[in-house]
Amino acid sequence: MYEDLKYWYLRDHKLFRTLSFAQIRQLCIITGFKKANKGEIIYFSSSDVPRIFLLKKGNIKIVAVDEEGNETIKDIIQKGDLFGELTLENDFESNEYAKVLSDDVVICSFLMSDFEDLLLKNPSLALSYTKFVGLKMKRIKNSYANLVSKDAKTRLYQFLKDWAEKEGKQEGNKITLENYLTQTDIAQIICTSRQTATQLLNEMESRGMLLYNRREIIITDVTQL
Amino acid sequence: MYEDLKYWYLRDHKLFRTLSFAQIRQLCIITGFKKANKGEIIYFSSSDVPRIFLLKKGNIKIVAVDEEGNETIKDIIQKGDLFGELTLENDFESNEYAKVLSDDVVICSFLMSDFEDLLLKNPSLALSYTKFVGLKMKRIKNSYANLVSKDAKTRLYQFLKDWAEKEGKQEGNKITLENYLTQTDIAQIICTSRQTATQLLNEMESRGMLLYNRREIIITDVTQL
DNA sequence: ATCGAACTGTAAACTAGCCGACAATAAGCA
DNA sequence: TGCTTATTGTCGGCTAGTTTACAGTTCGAT
Repeated sequence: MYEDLKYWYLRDHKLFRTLSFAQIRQLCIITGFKKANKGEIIYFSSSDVPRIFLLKKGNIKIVAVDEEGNETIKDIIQKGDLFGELTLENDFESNEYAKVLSDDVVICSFLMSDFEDLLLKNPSLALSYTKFVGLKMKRIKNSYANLVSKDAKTRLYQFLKDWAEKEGKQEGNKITLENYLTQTDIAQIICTSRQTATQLLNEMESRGMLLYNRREIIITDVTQL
Repeated sequence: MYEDLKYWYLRDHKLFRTLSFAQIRQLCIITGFKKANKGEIIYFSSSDVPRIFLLKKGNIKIVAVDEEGNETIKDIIQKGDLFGELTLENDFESNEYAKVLSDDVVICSFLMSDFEDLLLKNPSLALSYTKFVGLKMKRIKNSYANLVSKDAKTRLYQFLKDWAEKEGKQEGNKITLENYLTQTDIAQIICTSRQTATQLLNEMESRGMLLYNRREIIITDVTQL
């Protein structure tokens, strides 16, 4: 089951490897670069021309706002990830924005239409991209299944395990994570209330499974998750 | 299987509309054809060569079984839908099978590798396919958001509305649905217990919003959902 | 027609986790 | 440095929904 996880995280870097230097350059001419700092909010507004974004540096979260003004975290985007309208369909009514989590980020973007042209000219890239989107779907499906059948504690454990696997610095069974999320963020990701998340984290800390603070999370023994 | 039959099967699928007559004829990628009856279970086993399936007639549900033997409904597949490894990645250890819901179904299939070749030769098809998968992803995301923020009643209403929209025969505000699902199925789809689903359905019936029986569901006034 | 299996109906006990409220820290910043 | 704001900690009360348990109903099959 968890074998799947491993290759999800190989995500998009692979995507452009099939391209030649020249091709990438061609794509890059189209791109816009943008720098932003912690806390900043970036709208990839629907009024604009549809774009696809690539996060070069840092971490951001994608937040959706529903009719009642409730905010939900849709995704955490990391260095090297693509985001935006990956389905290549214009989504008019999505109320999403990105919020910068790390100290500074660098984002570049290209026009969806240009990307489509590129895919049409590079069948093998098109295929890789198709698989990439498929992978993304599988990931969503999985967290869905997780949410449906497991309780909050299990979801938190799973989330920490995934996170550790993705970004943790491992020394033996001890794993250190740079913590750019608040407990509220974590709660939203695992779909529970902030209070419950806090409670669970403290419970873990008092059991010696964890060391939590605003800068880092140290998981003393991954195998316990 | 006869060539012209294959041709027709592909031709009337949305996905292949971008292709010309001649192109479709060349493909001939359909390699399997299968009929099945109600209640039958179809394994699209991982031990076999990976395939993509196309449901030509009827309804089936995709069921996943986890380690503890719990069954969850992953998807309801309807006439014209593709299913199987749409991500174009082999998923070895997924414990999924399909169960036939309607009286009889017709399924045809093609090899994933053949389909990949086809995509490589037809970038525009690859693009459509990506959008197609993207659409599927968007639907999943939607039901996900629905599950997270809404209570069981709202989820049931939403489910009925979606179902009505997809398959209902409408007369004014009255909508008739052919009911090939049990209450247990419905409960699983909206992620609640069977009892809760039963209760909610009965409540709706007693309020005159609904007429439920094993063969059909009549929604007396859609606007109330 | 009868039997058994699958489906539907109902109710009581129980519980995970939400919500509101408020206190205690920590972090940013003037 | 002190002030303000964001984040974390904690506690009951509350409720939607689960679980267990059993009874009634429908349907297909022999």
